Amino acid sequence: MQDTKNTILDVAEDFIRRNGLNAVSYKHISDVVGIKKASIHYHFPQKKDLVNALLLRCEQTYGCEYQSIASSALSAPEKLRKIADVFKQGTVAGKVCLMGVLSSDLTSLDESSRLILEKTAEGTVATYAAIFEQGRAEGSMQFHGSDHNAAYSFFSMLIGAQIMARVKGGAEALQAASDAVIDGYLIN
Amino acid sequence: MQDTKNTILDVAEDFIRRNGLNAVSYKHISDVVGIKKASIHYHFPQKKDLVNALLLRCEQTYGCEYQSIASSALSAPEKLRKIADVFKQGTVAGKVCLMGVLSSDLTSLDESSRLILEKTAEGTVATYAAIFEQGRAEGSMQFHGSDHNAAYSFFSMLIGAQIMARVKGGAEALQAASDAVIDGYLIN
DNA sequence: GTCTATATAGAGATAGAC
DNA sequence: GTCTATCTCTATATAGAC
Repeated sequence: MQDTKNTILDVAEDFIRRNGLNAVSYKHISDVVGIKKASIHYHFPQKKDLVNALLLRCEQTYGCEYQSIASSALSAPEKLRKIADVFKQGTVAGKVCLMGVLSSDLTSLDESSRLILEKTAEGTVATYAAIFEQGRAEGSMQFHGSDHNAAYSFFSMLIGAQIMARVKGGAEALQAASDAVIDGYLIN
Repeated sequence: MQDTKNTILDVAEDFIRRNGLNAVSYKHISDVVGIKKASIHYHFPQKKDLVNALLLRCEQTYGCEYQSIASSALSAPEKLRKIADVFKQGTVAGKVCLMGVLSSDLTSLDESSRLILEKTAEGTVATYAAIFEQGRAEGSMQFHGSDHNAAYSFFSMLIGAQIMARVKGGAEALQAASDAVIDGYLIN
């Protein structure tokens, strides 16, 4: 992929994760990239094309990162802490995860974007669920209900905490909240 | 307060909780209310005035509802389930709680709105924390860390679940996730 | 691939008549 | 308190020159 195209995606992701989809325009992006907004339209004719590219790239990037964590030799609680740390880094930078922001602006999304978002969310919960399954199997964690429900609530907590942390508490609050949750899973 | 002013707030709250602040305009609201957008400006000169009125009204409404739950004779887990049910009702209606949507659009808010939002979030967490404290005191609940951190993570989970539920899982997923979390607190 | 220029639509907001 | 009319700005998007 071209360098400009990647730069556009970088800048767009940063803006959108900070401000939300509807607060970001092609003008904002092009000003930072250093080109004219018409040039953005050359790479991404419509805004939904940009959003879809962002979602797919994010699925790649974070999907890989989560997979890498999930397939490591760590214990399940350690894996959860690594995931929480990814969210914490976002919060430190004043950003919300792309899935979180775009889900908040769900009704503004094109149907195609919604489908990608749904698939990505599904995959993320599945990856988390595998970690909860591991925790139960290796005897390091206990929790009520299914792996899936535990994963869903953990994921929800991180997204909600990322959103609320900017209002009150900051990254420390997110860290404290996720630590409290993970500690609650521990058996020893 | 006048009837029109309240109707404007009702419609605005509905729109904003469904679509996010930046996706809602005075035109959208006035069309549903049945007046012209200039008339909205009479009641709320600037958008921030509308947002602040919404936040204060919501703090009243839900603040009272939470206080009512908190000061009831129920056990702590039962109180948490009642709170989760309030969020579930929002999800059933396709809405996110006002604090959640506005926090997502945080950087678009006026400084005055941010302050109200911060105060409201603080109060909400404090109300929840008192329930966790009760749970520990009455011996119905166990959890790691402080009341505050447990409350913060519970609140975050509900907001995140409300956002994610629209993408995947719906109200049943929110219900299942919050049940799993609350069940994890139970001692018996 | 990037530019200038433009079309079109919608936003927030104000002035002044009724 | 609501209206019409208007201002100004910005949004998405396209056409066509370079």
